[in-house]
Order: sequence, then C-alpha cells, then structure tokens
Amino acid sequence: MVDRLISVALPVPLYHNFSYLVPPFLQEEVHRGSLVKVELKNRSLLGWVVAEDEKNEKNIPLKPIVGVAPIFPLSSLEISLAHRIQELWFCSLGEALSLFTPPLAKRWEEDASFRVYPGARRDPDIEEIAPAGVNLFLFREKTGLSRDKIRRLVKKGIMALEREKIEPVSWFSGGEPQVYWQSIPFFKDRVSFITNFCQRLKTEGKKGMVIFPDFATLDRYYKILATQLDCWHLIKYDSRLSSKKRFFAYKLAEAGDYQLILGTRLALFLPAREVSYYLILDPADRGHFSDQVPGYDSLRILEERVKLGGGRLEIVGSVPSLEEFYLMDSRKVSHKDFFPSQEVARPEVKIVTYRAKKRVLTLPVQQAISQTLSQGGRAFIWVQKTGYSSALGCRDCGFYYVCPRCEVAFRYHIEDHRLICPWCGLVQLPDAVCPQCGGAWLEAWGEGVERVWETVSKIFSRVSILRMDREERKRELPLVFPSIVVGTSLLLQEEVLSKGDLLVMVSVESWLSLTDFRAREKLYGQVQKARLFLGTESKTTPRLFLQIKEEKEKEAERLLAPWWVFYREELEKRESLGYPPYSVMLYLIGEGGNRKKRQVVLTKIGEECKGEGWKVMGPFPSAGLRKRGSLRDEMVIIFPPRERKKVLETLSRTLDGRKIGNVQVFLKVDQ
DNA sequence: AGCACGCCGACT
DNA sequence: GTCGGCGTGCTC
Repeated sequence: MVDRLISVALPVPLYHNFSYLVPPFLQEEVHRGSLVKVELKNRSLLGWVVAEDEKNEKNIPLKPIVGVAPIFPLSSLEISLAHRIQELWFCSLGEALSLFTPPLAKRWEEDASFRVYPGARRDPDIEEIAPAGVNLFLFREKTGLSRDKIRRLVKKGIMALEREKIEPVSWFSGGEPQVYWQSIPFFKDRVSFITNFCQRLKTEGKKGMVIFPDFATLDRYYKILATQLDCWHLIKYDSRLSSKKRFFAYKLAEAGDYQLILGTRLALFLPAREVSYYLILDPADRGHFSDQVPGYDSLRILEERVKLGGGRLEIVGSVPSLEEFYLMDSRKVSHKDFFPSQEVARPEVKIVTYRAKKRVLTLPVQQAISQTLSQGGRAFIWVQKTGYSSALGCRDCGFYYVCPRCEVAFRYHIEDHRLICPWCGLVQLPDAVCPQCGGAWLEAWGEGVERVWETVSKIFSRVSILRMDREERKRELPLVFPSIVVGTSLLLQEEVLSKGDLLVMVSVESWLSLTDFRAREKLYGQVQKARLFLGTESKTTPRLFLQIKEEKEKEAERLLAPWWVFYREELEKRESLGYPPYSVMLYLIGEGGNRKKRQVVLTKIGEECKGEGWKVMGPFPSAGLRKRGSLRDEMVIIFPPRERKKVLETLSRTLDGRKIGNVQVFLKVDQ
C-alpha cells in the first residue's frame, strides 16, 4: 500500500505548503480542510490540509502528522476565501488560514471528540438534558456537568458516548449576493435598523452576523439588543473572550447553534456556514483593520464572503469613505436611502479666514465662543494634533521642515532653537529665512491640543475647560461636559458633538499641507461628521466655524460639498495619478542587516517586477520604527489590481520566506 | 517565523 | 576553560 500524502498550509511566512504522511490510524479523520497537528523543525504547529498530494516529488523524507483537531474540516468555500486573502494582502496561505484556527487545549479537545446521545435506559429527568447527538464539549459547557457525573450516567446507561464523526461539511448558500450601503448616522436610528434586521431574520428563519468596529460599540448595542432578543441564541464574540470561551463559540457556530452572531472583526472567521444576512457598522473605522499579518479589513472580507457564498450584506455608515463611494460608484454596491426618524437642525457653517496668524483663535471665533457661553451654550474646539507644537513652517508659502530620512515634520524646540525628528532623532538647525520662498517669517506651527488649551484658558480664564486627547481616551466620557472643551478627533463623535452649540475647527489648513494623499478626504470626513452630529440636542441652531488661512478658502468650501461631488473629483485625481483604488501600491520594507544588503535584496525583487512591466520606485532609505536608530529601506511596486495573482507568484518565487539572510522584508498593501 | 548550528568575545 | 551574543541556513 502506498502512503497517503497531504499538503498542509502552516502559519509561517513561507509561500509554499508542506507535505506530510497520514498514519493509518488517522486515515478516516483526515480530509481536505482538516486542522492537523504537525512537527516543523522541532516545533509543534497547527496547519490546515489544503490538498491530497500525488507523490513525493522532491523525495524529501516526510514526517507523519501528529494528530487531528476535533473540529469539522473547513469547507472549500473557506479555503477559497483564504486564497483570496492571500492574494489581497500578500501573505502565505497558512497565514491566511490561521485566521480560521480556533484556540485548542488538551483538556477540552478530548471532550470535543465525543458526542452525547440518550442511553438505552429511560430517565425523564435526564432525558431533557441529553438531546440526541450533541458534542460533549458543548454539552458540558452548557450543563456544567462534571466528567465524573457523565461517566456515572454512561455507566448507568442513561447516556451514551460515541466518537464524533469528523466529516467534510458544506457551505449553505446565502442566495444571490446583494450588497447595500446606507447612511444611518444616529445611534437611535441604527438601533431600530438593527432591530428590523433581526426581525427579518426571524420571519424568514435565517441566520445573521453583525460586525462592529470595536468592543465598546459592540457592548453598547449588545446591551440593548440582548434584552430585545430575549430568547434568541446569540453569540457575542470578540478578543476579550478566554480561549475556552472562544472555542465554545467556535463549536456553537460549527453546530449551527445560533441565530445571530454579534462581534468584532474576529467573528468573521467563525465557522458560521449558514449565515445569509450580514451587517457591518462604520466599515472605515480603524477597528475594522488588522495591523498584524495579514492586514485585512472587515468590509473586504465580507465582500468576498458574500461573493463566494452568497447572502445579503448591509453596510451602515454615516458619511461614506472614498473607498465606500468607489464601491457605490462602480456599482459593486447599491445605495439605499434611509430617512431619519426625526428632523434635526443642521449647523450653520462659517469659514473664518486670516492672513497671518497672530493667535490661535481669530477675533470672530472668540466672539462666537463668548456669545455661545453667554447664552448658556457649549463650545468645542477641535485641534488636529496632540502635544504642544509640532513643526516649524513658513507663514507665507506653507513650507515646513521635514526630516529627509523619515519624511515627517520636524518637531520644533523653541528653547534651543533646534529641529528634531520625532522618529529618528535627527537634529537640524533652521534657517534664518524660509528656504523655499525667502520669506522672513518662520514660526512654530500646527499647534497641538496642549498649546490651544493653554491659550484658550488664558482668554476664558473664568470658565472651566476640559481637554480631551488620546491619553484620556480609555476613560469614560464625562456625564456633563463643561462649557468649553478642547480636543482632538476624539470630539468628533455623536455622543460628544450632539451636546455642543458651537464647534470651531482651528488651523484646518494644516491638514491640507500633509504629504499623505488621503489627508484631504480624511478631513472631509471629519467636517461632514461634525455637520451631521453637532448640536442635535441643542435648542438653538448650532454653528460650525472653520478657521483657515485666507489663500486656502476655496479648499474649505470644497470640504462642504456633498460627498458624491467631493469624492468624484478625488477619484478622478486618483485615477489620473494611478493611485488606489485604480492601482495597488505594495510597499516592501527591508529591515536589519546593513544598507548594502537591504538594497541588494530589494533591488533583486524590484528588477524581477520591472521585468513584468510594473512600476517600481526605490529602494529608498528610510527610518526604522522598531528599533531606535535602526534604519530601513523601502520600495514601492505599483500595478493594476488585476495582476495581484501574478505579483504574488513573482514575490513567492523571489522571496520564499520574508527573511533573506539577515534582512527582514515587511509588506504593506495600499489598495 | 523560529529553531539549530556555528563562530567569536568576556566572564564566573 | 564556557556562556551567550548574533549571523546563516532551513524547515515537509
């Protein structure tokens, strides 16, 4: 008899799979999609079986697999999804599949490999708790029965245990793929929307999944929904769960023992194979993006999931991001209109310009604040940056000092008149006049929250002023806000803005001079959010002030355009420049070794890509973030989205493993 | 990634 | 003498 060979994808950054032997006693349990325990270079790893191998081509001495996890194999749909993840974020198949791997431990693995049935002897008391065919792990978690107790019940013949039959499963099709986007800004309306969503699940007898951007939001909705959906089978899933609880949720999902899953992005990878309705809240929020390998995002995963397995996806946002607009514009997503339950007053918007900045707040703004305060209202002042002063720049032309290595603004230290890079620590002395236009007025720029707070405190010395910046983020929001609040983008949320009568956005232009090509649209999103949420609980007409340099007034006006106008223009710009979403920009970051070695490694990959006709920029030296003082080199490959597969192939050919010699290569995708 | 092996410098 | 730093090679 010929030994059976299988191909296993392992969670290592190597772009090929590994072959293993299947020992005779595990034959029955191993299928495509099984989770198996294997040895690799003296360590124990969990990997997914992705194929049956024909023969041992390279004639390597093969090791047998050590064991099979007591879970059902992944369906072919999940494996396809993992392939898609690999293509989208340029990771190895094993890394993509590791998203689907549940935590395992000996103690509960044993339980999970049995199934409980009612025994031959009838006992009306016990019969109720031993329904026909439940996984023993699930049964014990639900009933809390001890192992001893179960052993005794089995002995008495009241219960019977059988080995769990691990067989391939299939994916229940969610029907024709449908994706909708709609703007539902207010919490109250969102709650009723989700309630309707659940109602629809109930009447149609279908299963659903709702993905929230972070666990604070999840908790907030869960609190309300859990009481409304009293006797529903809910799975609440996020990273705070212990590994045992996670495994429990995994087995529940696998058994189809749920109606609705509420969770953060981790819940996307539960083996919930019967879901036909999906809902995602605010897909552009940071929490939907993973910062580990693979750097996926919830919306992309859901899109692919629906594309592969069918179902209906509801995207709920307030102001769409450019990416969301692009989906609607290219008709991948349909736009639905939602009508708020009540009419709310929209703020009156004023653009306040100034020529040369002498103070943080212009006179009209100061007057507006005083007026608001005298009417018993509340004023918010929004500042872009944390800290005190962040840069040194020219008052006339907008030039500012940037570190040549890191391309970030030099921090200006007023006491010793020096420029210091916040990343690499490079020190430079500023010139006497502006090196760009020769202007005489170089000044400390982009005032941070602390500095603004300090000046505002001086002007309104008799009022209590709250400062809200990132350090205070972990704390709960205050129950009652003081009359003046100075803060960063932390302010720009419904719960805060609804309680204000005036919002001032100071130095709006500091966003517009950033090198980041997304800065403008980020600012747009912030301004639009402010317009939506400001003063919805206010008795008077709320007011929004944009304080900006005179020559940038036109830019400020553009920020007030409706999103379909603003984004259309932005997309046209992106298309003509060959930026995402029309191209994929793949950043290769080389770290470690010495410069020469990094350059050699990157150049080699670069040459390969140039040969395929893709645009390559670099390698350029840049600063290391991980170790202080360690440097790195970066290279960007730009190619059309259609060629993702080919790029992945080229990459895995040149770079099997993301470490070559002493050089580490990190990948970042912008698409 | 992460493990072993190997080659050098500074310690009880 | 050997402990442990890191550079290099390799993993079914």
